Amino acid sequence: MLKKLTQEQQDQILERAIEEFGKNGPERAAVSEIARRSGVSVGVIYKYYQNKEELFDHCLEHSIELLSEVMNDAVSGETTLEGTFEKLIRACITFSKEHAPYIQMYHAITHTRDGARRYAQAIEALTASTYTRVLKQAQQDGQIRGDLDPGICAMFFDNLLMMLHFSYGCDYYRERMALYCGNTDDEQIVRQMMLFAKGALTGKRP
Amino acid sequence: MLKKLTQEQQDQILERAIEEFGKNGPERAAVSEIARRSGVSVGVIYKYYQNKEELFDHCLEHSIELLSEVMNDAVSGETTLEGTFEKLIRACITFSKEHAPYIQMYHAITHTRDGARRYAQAIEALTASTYTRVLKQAQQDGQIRGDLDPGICAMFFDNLLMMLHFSYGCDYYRERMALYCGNTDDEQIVRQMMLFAKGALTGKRP
Amino acid sequence: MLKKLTQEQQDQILERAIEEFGKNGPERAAVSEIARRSGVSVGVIYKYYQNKEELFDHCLEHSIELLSEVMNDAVSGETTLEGTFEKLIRACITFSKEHAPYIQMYHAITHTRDGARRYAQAIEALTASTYTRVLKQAQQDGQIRGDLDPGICAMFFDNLLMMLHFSYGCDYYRERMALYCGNTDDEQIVRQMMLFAKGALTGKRP
Amino acid sequence: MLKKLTQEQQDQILERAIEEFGKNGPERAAVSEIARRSGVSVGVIYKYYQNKEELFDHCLEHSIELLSEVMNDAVSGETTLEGTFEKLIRACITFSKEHAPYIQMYHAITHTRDGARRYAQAIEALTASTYTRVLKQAQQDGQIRGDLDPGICAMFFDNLLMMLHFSYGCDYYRERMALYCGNTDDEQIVRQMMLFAKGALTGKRP
DNA sequence: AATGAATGAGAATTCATTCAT
DNA sequence: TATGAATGAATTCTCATTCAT
Repeated sequence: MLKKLTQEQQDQILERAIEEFGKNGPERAAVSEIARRSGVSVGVIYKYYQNKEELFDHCLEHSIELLSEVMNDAVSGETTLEGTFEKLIRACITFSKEHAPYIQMYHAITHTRDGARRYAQAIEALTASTYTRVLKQAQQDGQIRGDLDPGICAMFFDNLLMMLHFSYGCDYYRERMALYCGNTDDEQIVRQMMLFAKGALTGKRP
Repeated sequence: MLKKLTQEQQDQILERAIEEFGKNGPERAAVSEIARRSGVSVGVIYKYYQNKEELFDHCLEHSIELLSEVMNDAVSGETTLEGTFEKLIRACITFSKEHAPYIQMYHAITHTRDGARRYAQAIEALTASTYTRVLKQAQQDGQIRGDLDPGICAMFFDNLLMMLHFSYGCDYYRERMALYCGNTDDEQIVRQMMLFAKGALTGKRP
Repeated sequence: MLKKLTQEQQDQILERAIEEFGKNGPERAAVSEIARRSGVSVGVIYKYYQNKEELFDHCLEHSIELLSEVMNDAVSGETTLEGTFEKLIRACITFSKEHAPYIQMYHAITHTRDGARRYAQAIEALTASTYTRVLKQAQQDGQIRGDLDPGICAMFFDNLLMMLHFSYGCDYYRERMALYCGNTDDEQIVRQMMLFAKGALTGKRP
Repeated sequence: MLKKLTQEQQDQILERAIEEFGKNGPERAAVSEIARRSGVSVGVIYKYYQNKEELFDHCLEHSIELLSEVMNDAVSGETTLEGTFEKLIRACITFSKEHAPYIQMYHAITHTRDGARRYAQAIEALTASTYTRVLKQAQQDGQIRGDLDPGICAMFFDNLLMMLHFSYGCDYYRERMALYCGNTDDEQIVRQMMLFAKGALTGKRP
């Protein structure tokens, strides 16, 4: 029997596919190119995936899963709101810098017809409820002022995180960030975002 | 004598192209479909534009131009920070609901190879400097607390606006918004965003 | 406007396609080969036909239409049974020699999944009822003996004609015929088939 | 010790292959499917056969061999022409109903490039000479009228049998038969064919 | 000797772009 | 100048065949 693709090779395919999809979008991405760069034949990709769309979906799942895992880790274990914020923001930056193609994939969802984004939506739902829950609790604890709607503000906060992801993971947004803050170092971004978010939610200066 | 395409016809092409690009993305969008819907021939589109990319670029320019015009109008004329915020937020929602394809175009920039986004970047630069200037001024006037970096916070604020655009203009983000706030009415969104932004920037409750 | 395909070119496509389909069967037949041999581009074939199957169907229709036309002409206008037989047999031989690919197409129907053969079946139904009617009439007129079932015998007769088509139109059957009668001239075949059929149906020698 | 494929397994392969080829035609038939259904690996099929074509050829050989055996049995041992006819016709119907895929294989010969049909032709040659001999003898015995050419008429008779095979073994021809005689029972077909053939050859009613 | 996963040539189909009218 | 049919390069996907185990 011809040796089955090693786990490493399978990972290669996934990794290269994410790069290709991230770079060119799901349409322009060429399966043959993914195969070439993974060092496998076109055929074997079609053994593992029904078609290009299924490969794309799997890349998406993988990207989002990893991303949400990282973000979840940041939420769990920390009890102060401030600590949670900081960990989320740092996780966001670190992940996006290390896994830019993953973020690009994530960003690509929007242009994708229904099927693919269902999964993404499932994860978003999780994030949404987590953030909302955290804010609701914080509001009850008096850490957040009472005139805010926890759901809506959770979204605003997530919006900020999402754009932070894009700003570190996608070329366009990275250049856009440069317009605003030149080559400010990341630590400064973290600090400012902390101030911004805390001010927004508490209505108080630190 | 055969006459040139009327201005109206040219506008038609642009408008239909934006719809098509917004709906199907730059790859899947079909020039022949744009021609059909504009009531002109494919050939004439290639008289006006070198190729599909150039047409896409032009659509992009147009979208962003209109968008930035609307956003600029919101900024100018108002002197209080609060008033400016409110006008920006309202402009954002109104425009995105009325011109979803424009927003989708804008969102598509990220996946676009260099050429196309230069123009977008030029506009962003304008926005960036405007917002930064406004915040800097507000800080000097004591309307914004001193520990914030006007540039970075202008970006955060613009991030919030950008995501608001997407949330009203792009399917994926619209559904995402629903996860956070169900079918909250727009007025409530405006109010909450005002609270959020003001708290963030002033460190004070209204 | 680039010149539309002339009728001649369209006929070319049909003719070459019938050859290709007849030679290689619907599966192996290559659209690119048909295009090359017709002197047109692949794309234009897909302008005129949705896909290879539709082209095949059209070839089939065309083949069978022409064939049934020729066979119909032979039936009509002649009143004696004998005369009708002779004309049918001669038409059969002439057509198959001149339009071998058409016969090969016809033969290919059997291997074709449903869609394509519906049309063929419609024509067969016509032939079946025509032959049956002729035999029934002949039986009433006493030209055919009473113990025969007109329907079944019409089929036997049509079977003989069909095999005659194949024997002249398809390589395999042509070689098979040679096994039986070497290079007997066609006139002799006609005469013998007349004797055979008349004997079968009348139970009398001429 | 690894053992060679048992005879039973080899027969399985042949049987399943005939089914697959009969069902889908030589092109669409998938070697992997044949392997799966035979309970062997793809590789082993290629140990026994150079390629798909060779497997197809072997199936063809096998089909035709079995068919011709059955038909031969019908000819031998019977002395009256009438008895021979009846046995042939009955054998034809029985075999085709029981071994439809074999008949479909047989029918597929025509679309097959040279190599495959050589063997079929060898068998046909045998049949041709047998039938011709029988008819010649019958003619000398005065059972068949003198104005018939035994070779040509043997072919006509074989044509009738061949079409009978197809009518019972191949979908298209089965439906075609229904157009002519609805759901006439087989016994009636046998009787009519006897009348038809005898009339044809003897020029007399029974 | 048997396995069955990997290979990669080949075929159908699409659609941006051209250019004769 | 506008037209829109023709072009053909490019891409996805299949499956006969190979060959390491």
